[in-house]
Amino acid sequence: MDYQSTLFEAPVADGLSLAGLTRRELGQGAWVDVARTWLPEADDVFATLAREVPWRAEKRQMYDRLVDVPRLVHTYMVDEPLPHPVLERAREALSDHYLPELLERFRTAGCCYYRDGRDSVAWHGDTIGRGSTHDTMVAIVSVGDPRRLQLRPRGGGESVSVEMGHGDLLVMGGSCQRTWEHAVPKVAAAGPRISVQFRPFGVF
DNA sequence: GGAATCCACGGTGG
DNA sequence: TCCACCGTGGATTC
Repeated sequence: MDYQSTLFEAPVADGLSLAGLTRRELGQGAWVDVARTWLPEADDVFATLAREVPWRAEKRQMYDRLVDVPRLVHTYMVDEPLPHPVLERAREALSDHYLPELLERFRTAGCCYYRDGRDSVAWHGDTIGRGSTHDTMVAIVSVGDPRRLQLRPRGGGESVSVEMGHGDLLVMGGSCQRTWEHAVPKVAAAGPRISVQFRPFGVF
């Protein structure tokens, strides 16, 4: 059975500098980078996102009924302007650091609004279509109440839990989306949290 | 006893 | 065609 191991605390980063990152190798070529309180103006970013993103409540057919997706979502497509200048700066800083090749940038920004502890995402990997062997990178900025992001190897194994707090940055890279899956489980008590996931292209 | 985790369910889309 | 995907709720485990 799984037991929880907790990621060691990464040092606090100097706003938008990626010098203070802590990398955790997960195995099988997967890794996770964490920088605590990385995003400047996190309070303002949260307030702006909550207010200005055109949040969409989706429904999903699950077996015999139509069910609410337990979070609000919106995707900013390729090179669409983001609603807060700090997010534009974050996208540039992340692209420069992780995708130094001139032609590759973080382009899409998927936003999720977890209104309270009942909102969640089930286990999944962000693969590029079925059976893809292409590795993709996902950079996640979290604002608002802290929530746990859990990671576990596909096919079973010990799971890893990462706390995503206000202004924290988490980057999943290497084979992470292919060989591992992740989830944000429901919890008994939590306030609102918004995550912004930057990807090199538009896949959700 | 409460919280976390596991499991089974089946329509959909790539 | 076929199979991985995903939210819920009850059971089970911690």
